[in-house]
Amino acid sequence: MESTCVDTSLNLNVVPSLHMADNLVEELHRLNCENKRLTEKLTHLCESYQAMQKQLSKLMNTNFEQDPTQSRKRKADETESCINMFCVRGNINTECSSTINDEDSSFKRHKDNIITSPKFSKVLVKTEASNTSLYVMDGYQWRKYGQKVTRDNPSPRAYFRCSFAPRCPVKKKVQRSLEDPTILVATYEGEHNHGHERAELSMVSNQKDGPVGSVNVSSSATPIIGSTTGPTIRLDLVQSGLVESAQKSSIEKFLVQQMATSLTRDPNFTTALATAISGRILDQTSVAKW
DNA sequence: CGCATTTGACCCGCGC
DNA sequence: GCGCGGGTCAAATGCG
Repeated sequence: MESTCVDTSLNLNVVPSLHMADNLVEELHRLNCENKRLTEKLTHLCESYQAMQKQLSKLMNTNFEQDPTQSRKRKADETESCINMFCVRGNINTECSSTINDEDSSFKRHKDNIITSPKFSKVLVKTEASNTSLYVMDGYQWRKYGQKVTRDNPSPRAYFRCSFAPRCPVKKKVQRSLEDPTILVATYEGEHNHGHERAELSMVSNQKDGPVGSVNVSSSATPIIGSTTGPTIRLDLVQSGLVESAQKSSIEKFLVQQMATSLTRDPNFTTALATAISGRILDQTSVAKW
């Protein structure tokens, strides 16, 4: 996602007239109100999300305190998972994430790696019950280099390296959740030093089941709303500070997607869009008459 | 034929 | 020191 922009500038190359100017001012005022309302909605969404994340962390911490039988190592793992949580549903994902510097992680044997690539994150992926593969579509290309059945989970754990290795040091472990086998738990270790090399391809090929055909639906949900006949509406999310970098965090992606969804579902927005388009058509008709 | 995946063997750290 | 378990390696296999 290089430029997640929706053009808010109204391309109204219209010859001015008195009553039209009034209409335009009115329209502009209305759009401003609409914009303000949407901004408030988005802010509210962000706040709710943060509150929920805090609550989740609290809950998880409480659970750890209540269960002292868990080993330290296990605790470290669980803490990591509670802090770094994605929730991806199918391929139209709802995700929320963060990355941390986890000095006390369970990967003690890789202390050197932790120093050089200290980013860890955990992703939960909801899959179909019939889907038994351990492949997680995350926009990157992975090469599987091992599989192992672990003691605490009967389902095998798959080990993946970024296909750009050794240039890219990122590794990923994927295992089905013990509680819900339809959920894949992917643990990422390190940070990619390159972009989503398959993202563009996946936009074209869409969803191809397998390790190569990666799909990044978040990036494909670029909220560009436009019309060939009407005005283009571009919300510059980068400028407004909502989206800084896709690689930094997926929160932004989530928010953008949520915003796009709420925009398309919002009848007021649809009405505004329809009004703007019809207004533009009328404008062009009046210009043609002139 | 080249590349990706599979899978058993091996390595290494940790706990007892 | 030994056993266990997680992580990695590498030969075998499959596929396009």
